[in-house]
Amino acid sequence: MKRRHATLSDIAKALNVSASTVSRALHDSPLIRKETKDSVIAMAKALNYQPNQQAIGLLNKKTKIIGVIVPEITGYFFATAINGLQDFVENTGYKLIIGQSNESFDQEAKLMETLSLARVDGLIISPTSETTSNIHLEKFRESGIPVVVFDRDCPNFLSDKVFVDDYEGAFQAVDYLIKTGCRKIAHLGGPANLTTCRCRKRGYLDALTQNGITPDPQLILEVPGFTPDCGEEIIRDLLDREAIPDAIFAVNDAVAIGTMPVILEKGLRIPQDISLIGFDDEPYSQYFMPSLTTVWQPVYELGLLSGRILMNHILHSPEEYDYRYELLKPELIVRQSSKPLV
Amino acid sequence: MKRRHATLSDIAKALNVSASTVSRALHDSPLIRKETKDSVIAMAKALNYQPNQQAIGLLNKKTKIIGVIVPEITGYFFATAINGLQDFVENTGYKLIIGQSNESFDQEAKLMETLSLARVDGLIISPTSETTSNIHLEKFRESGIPVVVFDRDCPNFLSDKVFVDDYEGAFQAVDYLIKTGCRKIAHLGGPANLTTCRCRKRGYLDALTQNGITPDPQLILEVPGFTPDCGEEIIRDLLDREAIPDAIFAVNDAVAIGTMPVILEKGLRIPQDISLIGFDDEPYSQYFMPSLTTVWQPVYELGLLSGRILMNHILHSPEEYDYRYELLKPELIVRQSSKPLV
DNA sequence: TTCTTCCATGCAAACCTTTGCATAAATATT
DNA sequence: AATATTTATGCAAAGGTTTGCATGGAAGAA
Repeated sequence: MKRRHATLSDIAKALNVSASTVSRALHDSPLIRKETKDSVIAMAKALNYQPNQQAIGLLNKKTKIIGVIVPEITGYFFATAINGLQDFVENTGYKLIIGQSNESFDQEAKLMETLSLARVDGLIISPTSETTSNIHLEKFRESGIPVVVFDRDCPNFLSDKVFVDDYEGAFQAVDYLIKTGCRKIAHLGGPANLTTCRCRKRGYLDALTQNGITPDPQLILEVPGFTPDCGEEIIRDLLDREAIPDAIFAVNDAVAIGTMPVILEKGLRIPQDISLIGFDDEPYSQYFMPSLTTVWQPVYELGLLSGRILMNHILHSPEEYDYRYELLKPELIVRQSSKPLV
Repeated sequence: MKRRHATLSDIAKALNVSASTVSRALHDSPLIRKETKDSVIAMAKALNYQPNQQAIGLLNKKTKIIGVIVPEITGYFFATAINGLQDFVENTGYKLIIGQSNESFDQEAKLMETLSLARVDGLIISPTSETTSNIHLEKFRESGIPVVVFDRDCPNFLSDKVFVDDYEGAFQAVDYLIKTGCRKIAHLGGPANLTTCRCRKRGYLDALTQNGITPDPQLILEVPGFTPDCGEEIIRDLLDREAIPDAIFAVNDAVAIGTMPVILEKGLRIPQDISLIGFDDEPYSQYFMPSLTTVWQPVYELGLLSGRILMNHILHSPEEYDYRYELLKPELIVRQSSKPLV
């Protein structure tokens, strides 16, 4: 039961006017007589007319599509950021095409190729942990397509950028641990190629030194990924040593949670023997026993703001554009996996 | 530094041939001489030619875009389904536009309007818990756009459908509880408007009766949503009664996990006093203490298969089409929140 | 040589919308 | 009454691609 979509000239023929008149009438042009407008609008409704976006796009070289590339979509973090983005975009008439790079540079490059072919009007991207080159991004910018980089930075690439202040979050967390009496604080850091992980590590180090504690290289570890498995594996190593830490600051909640069963299994208590702090405030983190102390990030806002900034750039792209740099503030959420302040 | 994208006629002019020749050459038409082809291909590469999808789409009335509507995107379930879908679509040249209805019928209808305007070539949808009418879906089908309904059914709507066998999963879970000695099994069911929830409840009831246990209406509750909060709230009610159950079968993992702190807080042990089973096998479920027994669903495959079926319908749409109905098999994952078999 | 056949290419229409310019009719001005 | 102005509409081009049909030339056949 396929039937053609109604077009402008369908309406035109039905009313014995020209397509241009119909077009103008539907755009409420002052050139058109009131009665003509009314009959056109009525007929458009009757025929269930929907303007053909492809034809319009062809004419003004716009697709009203925004491309989004994230490392993965199934995790809480990026899913929530996309959520914010969606909510922002919803009423703008723009649509989102989402791709996930699976932390692979090749996939990322391929996705950008696809999005370029689809002629997206703008791109919002959080690069993979493998991404060290900006050539693919530069290509985008050269063709005049606005890009917003969010959460993870692409150093040396010039564009709008929206991040969370990871340094600050990490600093607060570790500072809190020290204030509750911890001294041998281990850090389970993430892939060092990611700016987020480097910032968190810097926050960790600075919190230590500013409190007069010399960082112990033995206690600074790196997990290869962001899953509980990674935490589980690395904590076994750590706890097999002679001197065990009295606190752990993990790169994210998932890694922290992976360590919990192992710690408890060894007969150690959380937080009495080992305090534990994560990062992200994932929905389940408060339901663990003990509930997980963590650093909350304004992820939804991260997505929303990225969308707003991109849209602004798309709509009022002036020749001289000042790239924006936004740093959102995280917040320490104290729960039961860390000791209370004295 | 905006510069126009190269077009067919740019290549044509550069080589002193016509645009049609260029088009045919790039499509490797047998009508074109080998040398001509070679020079065209070389020039296309030199000018970084990318065919304009909008122009092509305008001509053959295709957008190569698939619309996806899910109730929410931040949860593990739908995010993973979308993941499977993405992976399938990736190499087909099709793109995905994803919208979330937030369990609101109005938002769902509005999204469908947007997708219809965007002229998507097909739609994959999991309806909201509010959706009781199919008018918006029928409109889609009438304009000849293939639709695949997945996970949650829209009864009386004729289309391809891909589901998980919720009945079977629930039956297995409850049957297992009975076999491990539980008799007073409570069910924390989800919104009864959803087919998935109704199927799980039926599985629960049938498992009871087939094992000679008369269902106790007192033990059959309904949560308003799918979050841990909902579980937390309802379990307080349940445990305040005189006769407490010896097992709980929750509509999903999130609800089950919400009950855990409350149960333990009351001094009850899991599974010795109360066995607990969820549904979904969310990534964190195995990291709780005790780890959660649950019903795993082939979610990734659900998305993948939905994509495959839709694509098949789009590409070889015959006049007489037999709608497909697929039922994927879930699997009980026994962990520590339920007693072992004797 | 002349006619046929085939090969390689070009022309133009179609897809649908928007918009500058032209035109026709109606009204206002002198 | 004749000209100037306004008002409402139509024409045609442009945007980039595909494709049926026409055309030009060259090679083959008679």
